[in-house]
Amino acid sequence: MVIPAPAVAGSGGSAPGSVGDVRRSNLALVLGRIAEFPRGAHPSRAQLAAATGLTKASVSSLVLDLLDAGIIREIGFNPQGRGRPGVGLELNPGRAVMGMEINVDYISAAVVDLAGKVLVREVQERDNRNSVDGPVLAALAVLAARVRGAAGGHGVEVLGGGLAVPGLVDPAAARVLTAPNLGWAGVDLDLGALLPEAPLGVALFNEANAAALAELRHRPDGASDFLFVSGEVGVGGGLVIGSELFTGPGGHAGEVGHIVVDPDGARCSCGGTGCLETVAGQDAIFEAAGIGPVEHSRSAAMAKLLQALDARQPGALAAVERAGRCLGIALASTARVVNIASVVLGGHFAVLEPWLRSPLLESLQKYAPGRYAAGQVSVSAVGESGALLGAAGSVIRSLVEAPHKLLA
Amino acid sequence: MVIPAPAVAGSGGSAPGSVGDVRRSNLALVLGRIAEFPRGAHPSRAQLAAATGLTKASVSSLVLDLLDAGIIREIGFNPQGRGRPGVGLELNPGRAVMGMEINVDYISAAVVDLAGKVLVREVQERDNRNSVDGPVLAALAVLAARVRGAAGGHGVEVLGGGLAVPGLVDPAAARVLTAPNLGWAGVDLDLGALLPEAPLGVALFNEANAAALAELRHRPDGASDFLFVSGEVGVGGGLVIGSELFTGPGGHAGEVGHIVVDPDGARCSCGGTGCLETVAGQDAIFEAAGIGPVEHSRSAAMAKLLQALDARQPGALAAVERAGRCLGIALASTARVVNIASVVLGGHFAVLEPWLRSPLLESLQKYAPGRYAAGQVSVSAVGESGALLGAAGSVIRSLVEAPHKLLA
DNA sequence: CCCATATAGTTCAGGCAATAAACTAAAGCT
DNA sequence: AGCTTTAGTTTATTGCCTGAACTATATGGG
Repeated sequence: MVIPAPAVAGSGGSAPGSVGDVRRSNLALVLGRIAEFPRGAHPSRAQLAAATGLTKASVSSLVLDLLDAGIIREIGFNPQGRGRPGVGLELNPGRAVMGMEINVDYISAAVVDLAGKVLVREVQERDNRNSVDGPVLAALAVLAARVRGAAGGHGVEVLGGGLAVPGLVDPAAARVLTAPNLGWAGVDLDLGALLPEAPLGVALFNEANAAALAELRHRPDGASDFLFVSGEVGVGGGLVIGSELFTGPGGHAGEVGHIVVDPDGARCSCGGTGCLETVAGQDAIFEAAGIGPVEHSRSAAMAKLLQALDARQPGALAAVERAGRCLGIALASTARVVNIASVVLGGHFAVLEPWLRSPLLESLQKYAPGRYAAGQVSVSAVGESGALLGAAGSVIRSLVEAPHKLLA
Repeated sequence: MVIPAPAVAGSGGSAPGSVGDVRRSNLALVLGRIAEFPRGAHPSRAQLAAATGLTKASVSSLVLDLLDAGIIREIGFNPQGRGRPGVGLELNPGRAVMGMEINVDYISAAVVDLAGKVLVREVQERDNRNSVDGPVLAALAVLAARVRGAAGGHGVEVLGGGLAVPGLVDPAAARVLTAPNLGWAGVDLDLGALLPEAPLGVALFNEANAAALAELRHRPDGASDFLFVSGEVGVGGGLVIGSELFTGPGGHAGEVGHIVVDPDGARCSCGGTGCLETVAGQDAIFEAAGIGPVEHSRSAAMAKLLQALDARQPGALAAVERAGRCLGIALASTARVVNIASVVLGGHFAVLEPWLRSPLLESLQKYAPGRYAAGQVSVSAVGESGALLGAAGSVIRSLVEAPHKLLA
């Protein structure tokens, strides 16, 4: 017998099987064009028809469904010179999603409307090192409820949420496989409790991946292919290819922190040897620079490092320079494996960029000449809140790609 | 104004815009199920309906179109125990495609029917080092015409072809960007001349990528995610993810030969430093093993190396062991970047596998513990003709994925 | 002020493709 | 022979898109 399979997987809406799928696909197509319209400008039905190739009649009908579902709304007029002015359409700012983050030193939550505007945001310091998941999630649930309440005051409805965690995750199972810096391993999260009654639920993300998605949305150059390198205690990465997160067959691609940059190097927490993280991770740099644990506070240590760099202390300079060189080696190899030519530096790599940049570029030139143009090594445009914004943005995006889930 | 775009890109048939696209998609769905059926067994319309989730009526109609186009045919009966027996369906073996290859020491061509059976095959020795493309293509055109004639004698029609070349290619432009071992750079190929009158034309492939696709088709374990490492003069690679070739944004992903495995290593032909190829490429191994150029023949040099290994010559053993260790480093990094956990060794790595295996596994254990199970390092199932078969198979596959191109 | 022109958006008939259910076809079993 | 079971076809229905006609609403010239 044949292995039975559903006609049309709801998986990605990519394989139409019946006529109804055409509708789903076109709803997403139209909504996608509305969503990607530049801020401030609002497309009319006629413009959407031209942009999508659908007829005006089809677009009108599709738009009607989206209006009924409250996903978009009409806003103002759109004079085209002569003739009847079009009616502008935009994502409904009365609907929103929540981004949440658990990190080593804090938890945070923010409400972002469908247009991408941050309405409320709160960061709460909390030491989550070697923590147990239950209490952390409970604290986050309280924070989320408060932030949600504040958003409700704005008259905004929260449809769903995304949670970013610094570790390897299995999004489908809502499971954190390993988050060494939290001390978590194999932890199943009760995400539903974070945002009860939100129709779209809560999705789970790796922190670097979420930050990469935030970069995708906020890059001034509009790049659609790049590697986001997240420098935290560990070194993570998010690989964006064709405006999509590339996660690989197992779901954990882009782990540049564990590329081998020194075959004779130190043992890594991952069990490997000579990984980039052993040279360019925060703790590794602090140690090489001779900066001891500053009252367990990494931000204090980072301040001290910056001071040392400003004072041109040889040890600190050498540590950062070595990190830059090794980052270059890792990026050279990455360029070959996934053929990417653009890098965005995040986390402490963004902070240290003035000192990292030149050894990094030299290293790229030495190990992968011609692969990265100089302008293709840039600094994060979203900064610290990247993971938070990315988690929220990703939920918005999944809504834009599957609007039928919200139709009556 | 809005950037105009076609309603439904013909690009991948993945985004339906109108009802007609549903038909295209379902034609491909049904044909795909027929094509992936195990050899010898032929699905009936009813089985296809069950497998695809479409109704029997729809499948009947779709099958009729495919029969009319000559893409499939009915073959024999398919008793299901009780009840009316089904009519078996298979890809029409009266239609075929041609695989072609240009390599350093030879050119070759083969006709493969849609069912994947090699009908005619011819390899012609030819020294293509530092060659000019024109004469090589002319010789290949003659060879292709002869092979095609022989296939015609079998009563088989050739629909299209694929050409594999050892170098970086731009398939869309039919352009070889660089093929160092042929001495080609920036060469535009007149592929149409190779197979005049073939309705599907001729597609261009990188050799390692084509071989990877052949592996995908012929793997006994049916793996859908692996890295194929092609050991030739250079070290190439083909990355198969989700049963698709992953080419990256620029189209040249999987170049494992230029992963940095020794930051203090030798200069590479690519301009980089310490690339895998400088340690594990054929010439690099020969040189390290103390085997001089044997009358310019690499097969002779390889024979000599195998002799030396059998005789346990320390120099030869050390050279191969180092290649294995460094290959392990490269694969460890690849595992992190694209999260792949399975490797297929091709080219000289397949030949040297008995000596490579243990240093390779040790190296993987050292640099990426837990990433590759021991059984996940295997040897090519298709051997030397991989690129040839892969190029042909890839054309078959593109036909299976877009059968509407052959409908009346 | 009015009418020509231009553009936006809606209405309506037509066509295509899938579905569901009834129907015909062809086997095995008793 | 007749019942049961499975394969495949026929027919009526539904959903969605298309194209063309139609309505709505603006600008601008006489």
